[in-house]
Amino acid sequence: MAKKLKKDFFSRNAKVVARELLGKSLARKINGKFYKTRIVETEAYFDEKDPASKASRGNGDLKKTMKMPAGTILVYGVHNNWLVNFVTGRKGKAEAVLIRAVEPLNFNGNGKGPGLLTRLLKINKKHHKENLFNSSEIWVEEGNGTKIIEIVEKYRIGVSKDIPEKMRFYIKDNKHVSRK
DNA sequence: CATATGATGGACT
DNA sequence: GTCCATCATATGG
Repeated sequence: MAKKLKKDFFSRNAKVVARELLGKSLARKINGKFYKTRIVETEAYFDEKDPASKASRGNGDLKKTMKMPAGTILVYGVHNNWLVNFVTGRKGKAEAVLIRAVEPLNFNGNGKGPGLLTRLLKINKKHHKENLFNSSEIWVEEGNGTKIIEIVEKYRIGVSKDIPEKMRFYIKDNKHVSRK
């Protein structure tokens, strides 16, 4: 049984967490069955200084959720998809990491994209504001000992206004990354 | 209530 | 690469 990640892992800067989340295991329990995936692609989002972040638009609930304690699960609906984020940083900091792609480990499926992985793991609005430590349905574990060959840093995808910093991270040559 | 917009995905050239 | 269906949110009245 792999070690479950604790709050101190998520209580750091979103960029650091996004990077270190690669290779970790996103676990899901559905009807008593365990589904494990390897996180292969993430993006970091920040507060008002980040024009692509929902927190920069003076939102209500989403901005508030981003300021909740680290490890809070934030589910955001866009187009016809659910996108899952983990709140990071210290309380009041409005930071989050978007999970963009996962690789199924003990089952078959397609987690090659932020909308696809939420369908795959049946993550939806009912998980909004749950957290990774109390939930018996969703959590993150240490990786299965598999070494990461190389981490690639790129600009974020699908955002109209990005910041001049590379905030997208993925595992090089992994077949489950959503896009080159 | 009306309207605009997008952290998408899939189909197509 | 381009186009667009589709719907959760944000914002204005």
